[in-house]
Amino acid sequence: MPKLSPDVIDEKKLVIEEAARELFIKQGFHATSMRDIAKTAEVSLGNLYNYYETKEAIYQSIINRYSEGVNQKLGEIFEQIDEPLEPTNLRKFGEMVGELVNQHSDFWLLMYIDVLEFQNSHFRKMFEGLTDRFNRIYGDKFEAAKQRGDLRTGVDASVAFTAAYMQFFNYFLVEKLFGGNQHLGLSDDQALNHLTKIFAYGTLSEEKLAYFKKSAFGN
Amino acid sequence: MPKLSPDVIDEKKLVIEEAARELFIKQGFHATSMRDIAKTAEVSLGNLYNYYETKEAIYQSIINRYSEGVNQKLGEIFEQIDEPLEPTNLRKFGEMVGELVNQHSDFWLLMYIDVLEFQNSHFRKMFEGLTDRFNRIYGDKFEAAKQRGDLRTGVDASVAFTAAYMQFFNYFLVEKLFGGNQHLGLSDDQALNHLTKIFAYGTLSEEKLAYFKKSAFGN
DNA sequence: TAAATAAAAATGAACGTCCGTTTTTTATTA
DNA sequence: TAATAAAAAACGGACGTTCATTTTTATTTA
Repeated sequence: MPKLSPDVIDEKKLVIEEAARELFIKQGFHATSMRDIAKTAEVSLGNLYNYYETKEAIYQSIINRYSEGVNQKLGEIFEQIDEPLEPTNLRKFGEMVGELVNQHSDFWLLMYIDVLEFQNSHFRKMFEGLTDRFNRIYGDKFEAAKQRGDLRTGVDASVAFTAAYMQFFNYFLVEKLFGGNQHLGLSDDQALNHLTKIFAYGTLSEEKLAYFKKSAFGN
Repeated sequence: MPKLSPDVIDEKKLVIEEAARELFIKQGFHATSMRDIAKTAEVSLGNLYNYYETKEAIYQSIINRYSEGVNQKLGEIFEQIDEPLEPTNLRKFGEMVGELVNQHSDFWLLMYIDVLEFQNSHFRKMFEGLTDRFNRIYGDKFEAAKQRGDLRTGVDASVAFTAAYMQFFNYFLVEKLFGGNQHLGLSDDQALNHLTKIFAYGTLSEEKLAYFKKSAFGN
């Protein structure tokens, strides 16, 4: 039969990769066999090799596809946060990071596979220059806040925001994947409030805090 | 020959487990074969089964042994921190957490193996009730600080301290295992200063902060 | 103190299974 | 019908585990 159209090929690859992803996440990379993948994807074993050169190529393709999706979601989150230093926005940011973690916990498991099996070579860029990335997005806002004297002396807004991002991210990851079971002794809602408060207090000048207090944040 | 003394048996197990640990960390659990372990430990393949029932039992034994060591180190850290809310102590705490992470990064890799292969069943208890644990150690100090009005209204000391611990821990983990490469855009020293500052500002009342400012913390 | 003993430890070949990949065969359809 | 996809079979090797055998050594005996 003649060549399949690129669209059809992509669809078939998607089916294979969804099966493989499910299995990788459930039982790890090495514990998942090409036969498992073939059976789950309802494709013959040999046919897998018409679409991928090796098993690792399947893994690679999955995280490429997934990375795009997650990066897009992250972009959408950033779009919705116009004033990143406002406590209410910081809290909303934390909430959205939580959703990102929970909805795509698979993805972060794939990252741990990467750490263990491939020295994190596929995910490395995700953490490199994280602060720079935030600076590229919010740099103007950060600078304006600094000029207005909204910030604590000696506290850099981009560092603080990155730290907050990492804290939120890690909080939900521990809850979701590590069996944290309310490891802060609080519900997710309360934990978000608490963490937001700490970062707001920790970042903003007294004057700015007084201003925000009128519009009652957190608790 | 008669039974070996428990001490001798323990020594031999230690050799086996050190070999296995090295391999598990380097190439993962599934990618490490019993033959690999036997060769590295300079023991015959069959003999491994005189000491362990299965391959997983080796893994289990490794993390049991390791957990004890790490928990002890953590205990030593806590012992050295008498006033956990003092900025200088918080910073010292972060430093020691960093050393713990860097010196035992193997251990945390084993944790990721656990997450992937065993649903974190062996490490789960490490995150459960983390805040409770800190409360058990520093509860009195936290309560006293609260009574003295050292804390921000609405900020719980044990939650804040747990959050700081998680932040420090995660910071060094990302740097060590995930190729963070100064992901906060700062040296470790500067990052510690910055994070300490945020948590101090975020936790302590204005009065207490003013008091500490005289003894110049951070930066 | 030295030889004999017997029980435990150590060995490595063998087992059956499953692995990733390749090759061969069959089915499909422009 | 001819090119291509899909399926099936086959390959060599590696896997965790078992087991019959050999080696070792703490204890007993002379």
